[in-house]
Amino acid sequence: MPHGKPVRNVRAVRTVRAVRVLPRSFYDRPTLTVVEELLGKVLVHRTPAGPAAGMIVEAEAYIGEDDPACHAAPGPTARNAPLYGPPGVAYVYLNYGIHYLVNAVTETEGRPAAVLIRALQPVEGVALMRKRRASGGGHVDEADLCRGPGNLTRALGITLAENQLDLMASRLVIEERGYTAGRVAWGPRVGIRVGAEKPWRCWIAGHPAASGPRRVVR
DNA sequence: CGTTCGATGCACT
DNA sequence: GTGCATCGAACGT
Repeated sequence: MPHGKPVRNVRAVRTVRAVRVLPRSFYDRPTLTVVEELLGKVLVHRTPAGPAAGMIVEAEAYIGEDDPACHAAPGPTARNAPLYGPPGVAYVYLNYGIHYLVNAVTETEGRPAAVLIRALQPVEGVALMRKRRASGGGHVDEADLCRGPGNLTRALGITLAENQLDLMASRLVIEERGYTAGRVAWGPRVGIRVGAEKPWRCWIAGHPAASGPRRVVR
């Protein structure tokens, strides 16, 4: 059984033992508040193969029809319907024909906005993640298992079947497990061609699983 | 460290 | 028909 290097330089510290699923009121707030507070929370996907979970270390905000990079920019369509629905619901879509990307819908119903989960620190189901990430026998270090939005959905087994699942009560949930994010860095969102000037990405400063350019705006 | 490029499916114009 | 909220490999500095 192969083993990667353990995740080092982890800034998040676990301070509380209680586990609770985040309530809908957590998501029913301004998206820039939600995106920062999601750092340190734990995304969990429970499947017949077993649970897999990771602490959120990087995320991005996509806010409203006026945000040209938000999928709601063209107005309501079949694909972006979850963005217009209630907060606390998963929005999953296929990107570049290859990768599934997972968001948490935010803000009051009717206001289309979401947080894209971009990177996790694995905390549960590492062997299962390795199995899902394995292709061609290549080894993946633990800190890289869920580094990047396409990588983390693959490691957790998230596909279109998880689109629109309720993050309060389904096999896909986000939990508070007592981790504290520590210092938070802000910078531009990754991989978009419009709306790139908005510094709406945040991550746990210095965390090895955070992806993308580390240029800090704030 | 950086840039470039192909793979691949589908929503939208 | 066009253009992606990506990834990993290849190659340059």
